[in-house]
Parts: sequence; structure tokens; C-alpha cells
Amino acid sequence: MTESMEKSKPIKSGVESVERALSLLEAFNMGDNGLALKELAQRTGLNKATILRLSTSLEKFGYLSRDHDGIFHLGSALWKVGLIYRDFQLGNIIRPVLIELVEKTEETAAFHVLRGNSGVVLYCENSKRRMRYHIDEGEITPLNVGSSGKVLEAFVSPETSQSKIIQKQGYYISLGERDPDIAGISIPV
Amino acid sequence: MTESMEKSKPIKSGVESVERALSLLEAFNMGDNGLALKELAQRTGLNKATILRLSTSLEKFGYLSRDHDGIFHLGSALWKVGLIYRDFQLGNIIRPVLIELVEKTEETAAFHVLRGNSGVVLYCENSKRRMRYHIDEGEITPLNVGSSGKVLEAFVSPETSQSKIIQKQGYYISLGERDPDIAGISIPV
DNA sequence: TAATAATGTTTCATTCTACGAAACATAAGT
DNA sequence: ACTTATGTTTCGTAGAATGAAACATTATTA
Repeated sequence: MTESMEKSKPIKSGVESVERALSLLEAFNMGDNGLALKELAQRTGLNKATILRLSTSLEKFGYLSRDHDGIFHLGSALWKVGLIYRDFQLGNIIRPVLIELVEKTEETAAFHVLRGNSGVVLYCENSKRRMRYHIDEGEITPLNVGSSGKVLEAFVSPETSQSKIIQKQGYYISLGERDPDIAGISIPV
Repeated sequence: MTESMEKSKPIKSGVESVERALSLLEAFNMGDNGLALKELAQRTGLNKATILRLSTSLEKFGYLSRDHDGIFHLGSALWKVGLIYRDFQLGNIIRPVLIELVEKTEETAAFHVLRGNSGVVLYCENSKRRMRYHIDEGEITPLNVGSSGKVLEAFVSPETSQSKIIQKQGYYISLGERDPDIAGISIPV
């Protein structure tokens, strides 16, 4: 592992075998259905024996797997940990609040923001109930119906009589506005 | 790395440092917002110097990152490679089918697989209705309730009377098993 | 069905990497 | 200023990771 190195070695040196293992995962491209040992060796330039050794560790942790033909596949652990990654990316400030709301009320809780002249669901936590009012992050919601819409509207057109009421009482309750079966409450923050 | 081992060492030995690196990723649980070096050291039992060295490699490949406070976070490469994993699992075979099912029935359609002794939702298309049965990818489902569970169970314990019925009729309908309001149908593939 | 090629697996002597204690640096508390 | 907690770097040494080569197993061809 000498490799040509111009002057000194200012780069924080990591761990070679780890980088090799990761390069194995990196060898998989979207669309190819599993890789044979030889194929992996070609793509990564690693010795086959080395790949076998590295793969046992990757397999042990579920990051790689082999089918009955010995073909390598990415493992399910990647999906699991990928979800954790994604989960964190979402606002870690608002999330806990919504979660708390859901736990206490058992109902879906969402955080809307004003974008243009409609609302957008920035973060939401859906109720754990199987049968529930469901909404997804990124959804567009209309301004003039539903509790969330009405509250947002109170900022866009603060002069209407309804808006003034909302401003005064600090919340709004809708009963069957958007959907006859659904009631909601929204609070501006 | 001696560890107490009864007789011999039949287990294929992997690469220690790789397993340590993976255990770093494993240290992250759903919900915790980044880990400090000390925290990582505690959870993994690794020496702090070792973690720093391993992390430089993980960072180099985007599997880990540090914010300005030095707090560790899972890296975006996980999401990228996780998508490749997921893409392969259901290829473009199952997805169109599920979408078609949802369109035709207006109900949620999901694809479960057996993992350990419970089911996992590998891919799903939820109904577009607001009020709907909702399920997420990656969710764990129990084996002995619901139509999906029953069908999977027919493979784990093929000898029970119910399993034999499922094998014969090729599908299973559940009525209010998991939740009194919900009915479902599952078909093994 | 031999004989040949191609791919997958295990072994093992040697090298050089990964290790971690300890020194050092920096930040937070008191 | 002193003390504690946390993060970072160094460096001598143990032993882990390496890869060539032997071996095994499965395709391919004659």
C-alpha cells in the first residue's frame, strides 16, 4: 500500500480494510441484479480472497448477502440504517413535538407552512391507528378550508372577520369542512 | 480477538476493523440526533482513537459525517445505497403490480417478506384515500394475525390445519383480525 | 465421460496495518 | 485559576490483514 505520494502524508489516514469493504458496497450500481465474485473482483480491483474475507464481515452485519448461487447482493441492513439516516434529516426540532401530540391524542399531527397562497405540509406524524386521517410531508393544502388552511389564511388576509377571530382566540377548530367525517384543530406558531 | 470458543473455530473469520466500523453505524438508533464521540465509544465499547480512525474512512465514503460540533451523523451514502438495495429487491416487477392494484381497488396494497419469524413490508403503495389502511415500508408485521401474517406463517409452520387450507386455496382473507374495522386479502407469490 | 477451462475457496508465511495507552489539546464547569 | 470532561494526535508493538498459490467445485468443450 505504498502508492505514489508526492510530499508528505497530511491526509488523515483511515483504515484500509474498512475502505475496501465500503468499496465493495459501492461496486453495486442501480439496476444490476447481484454480482459474482469475479465481477466484484474486477470492479473493485481487490483480490478474491480479500473479498471473501471482507464479505463475511459484511454479511455478518447484514450489509451484504449471498444467494444459493454465491451471487452477492446488498443486504437489508442498508435499508434499515438508511431509514434512520432519512429520519434524522427531517426537522429534529419539530418532530418531537408532533410525536408527543400524536402520542397524547392518538391523532395525526402535522406542521404546515405558507407557500405562495396555499399551505404545505413540512413535517407530519400520522396517527398510529390503522384507520386514520393521513397526510404526507410535502402535500399542498388549500387555504380556505380545514383548520390548518384557515389559520394560515389569517396571515394572508388578516382583515377578514374570521381572521380576526382566529387572531384573537389563537386557534381554530374545523368540523367537517374538508371532509364530513373529519374535524381538526390548528394553532399558529 | 480470542474470545471464548468452545471447541475449534469453524466460523469463517472476517475482518475485525470492518466489523468495528459497521458496529459504529449500528450504534445509531432511530430517533437519536447524532452521537458524540464519547457516546459512540460507550455504545460500541471501542477506543476513542479507534473510532476516530474508523470514522475518517466512513466519512470518506459518505457513510458518516460530523457537524461543526464534531457530532457524528449517518451519511447520505447510506440512503443512496439503500435505494439500490430496495430497488433490486422488488425490481420493477412488483411495484407496477402494486400501483395497478391500488388504482383498481382504491385500497392499500403491500408486498411482505419473511424475515426471521415476523414479516417485513418490503414495498407498499398506499391508497390515495384520506381515510385508509396505511402501512409503511420497513414495517414489521406479526406472523399470526392479519391476512399477510397468516400467509407468511403458512410457510413457517406448514403443518397446521390453517396453513394447509391456505396452501390449498392459495390466498387468505382476514376479517377484523388485527383491527375490527379492517379486512384484508393476501396471496403468496 | 474424459479433459479443459473458469470460477469459487482455503491455507499460511510475511508484512505492515490497526491498535490503544498515554500525552496533549481544548472546552465546560466550579 | 483549578478541575473535569471531551476530543485529538502520537508512536512502538502485536497480531491482523494480506495475496500467491494450492485446492475444490462447477461449467464447457471435445
